[in-house]
Parts: sequence; structure tokens; C-alpha cells
Amino acid sequence: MQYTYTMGATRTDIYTAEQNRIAAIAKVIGHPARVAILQYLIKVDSCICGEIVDEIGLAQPTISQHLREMKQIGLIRGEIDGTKVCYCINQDVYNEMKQIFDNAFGQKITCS
Amino acid sequence: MQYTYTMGATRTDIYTAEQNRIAAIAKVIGHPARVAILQYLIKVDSCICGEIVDEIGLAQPTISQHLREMKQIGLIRGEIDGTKVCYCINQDVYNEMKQIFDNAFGQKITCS
DNA sequence: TTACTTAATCGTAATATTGCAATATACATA
DNA sequence: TATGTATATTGCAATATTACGATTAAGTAA
Repeated sequence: MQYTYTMGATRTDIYTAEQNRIAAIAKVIGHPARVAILQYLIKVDSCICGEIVDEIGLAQPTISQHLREMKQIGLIRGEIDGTKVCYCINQDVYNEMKQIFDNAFGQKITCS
Repeated sequence: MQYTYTMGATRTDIYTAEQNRIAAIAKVIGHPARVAILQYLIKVDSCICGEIVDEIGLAQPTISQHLREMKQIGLIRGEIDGTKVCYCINQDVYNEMKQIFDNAFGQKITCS
């Protein structure tokens, strides 16, 4: 027998592109380290990777990994400046994220 | 040497309660099946578990598992009605979720 | 009581995520 | 060139998540 799914992995094939996109963005926010990074970037506008490492309190490779995930969905951008990398929020994707929770789910209906 | 972390698990201890709460809510939205369930519940207002199973296209135990996660953060409620369970959105937590992405991250600043 | 319906739970297999040490890379400086 | 600085990558250990078959539990109906 052939399976239409892969054991353990999310079945992205049975959802719409919008549902997968919403989930991908929410998933990135779904870790407190990345919430903290996002809040910090909002506060300071832009900063180098080392500042984020100091701010959050995780090891440098762990922060680097979280930053990569945030970059992959386009939520932040990293600009190389010598040996340093300056990170800032990508306004377009940040706004997309906000729109999702404003509009994508529509207005709330009363629960009976 | 003693470690202050548990290998593989998220270090919730180094974040604020708000950061952990935001992450917990976003994490639940961070799977397309749960996005689809939420959208469906918004559309039909309330329905029994079996309808969700038919709608989404995952096995019944898998849907049951997703529903439990949504219940755990309070996003939905399940009311037993005979052999059936009627699910609906919990307006309070739904609004909290929306507030988070309206207010918690503040207004966007321009990226240099 | 027996059979059916509905949904939750258990058990399991597989992938995904989290975290860090060690290392690699790339630039800067002496 | 050699040393230092800053960040990314690799490798690994451990936990977490996803998915489903089998079973259980609880109500309903014959």
C-alpha cells in the first residue's frame, strides 16, 4: 500500500497556499526567543547580532539559528557590515503578519 | 557541571510571561491544520468534531489531537452533546490573539 | 443486552525543533 | 602575516511534534 503522507512531517499538500503561509509566519512567532528578538528589533530599530545574543541570553549559535528562521520567511533582514551583521525588520512581511491577524481570520462571531 | 537548560526543550525560564504567552498562542496557529480548523469554525460558527475531520482530511485521532492543543490555550471550547462534541471559538482568547498582533508588537518603524 | 456511533486516548514511527560545543569563515587590525 | 572579532555552519543529543492504527469509553438505538 502507498501512503499519501510522510510519517512525522506536516501534510502541507492538503491545505491552501494561504493556510500554509499563515502557519509559516505564526510558527516563527511561536517561540519565545523569536518573540523577544522581534520585540528587541522593534525597540532599537536595528542592531548587530552580538547585541541580540547579549539581550536574549542564549548561546550565539542558537541565536544565529533563530535569526535564520526569521530571515527565511522574510520577517527580518541582515546586512553585512565588515565582520558584523546588522539586523532589522522587513516592514512588508511585518505588516503581512499583522494583516493576517487583523483580516485573515475575519471579524469575530459570537459563540453560542 | 550543572546545566541551566534541558537539552532539546525550549528555555521558557529566560523570557517574560508575556513573551511565553504570545509564543504559545502563535505556536497553535503555526500549523496549517489548526489554521484550517480555526477558519472553518469562524465560517460555520460551531460544529461537531466529525465535520472537522471531513473538512480537513486528516485522520480522526490527528484532528482530535489538534483540537486538544487549541483547547489547551483556550482558543476553542468543546461541549459534549451525547456522543458528539460541539466545538466553537472562545471569543476572549480569540480577541487576545488578535490584540497581540495589533498591540503587543507596537506600531511598525521604518527599516533604514 | 447487543450493536452502532462518536470522539478521546494509547502506542508507535518518523520527522522537526531546540540548544550548545566545536569549528569554519570572513573581515579587521597590529 | 598573524591575531583578534563577529557570525555562520556543522555535528550532536535530547525533546517536541505530527500522523495514524488500534483501542477505549460513553452515549444511542434496536
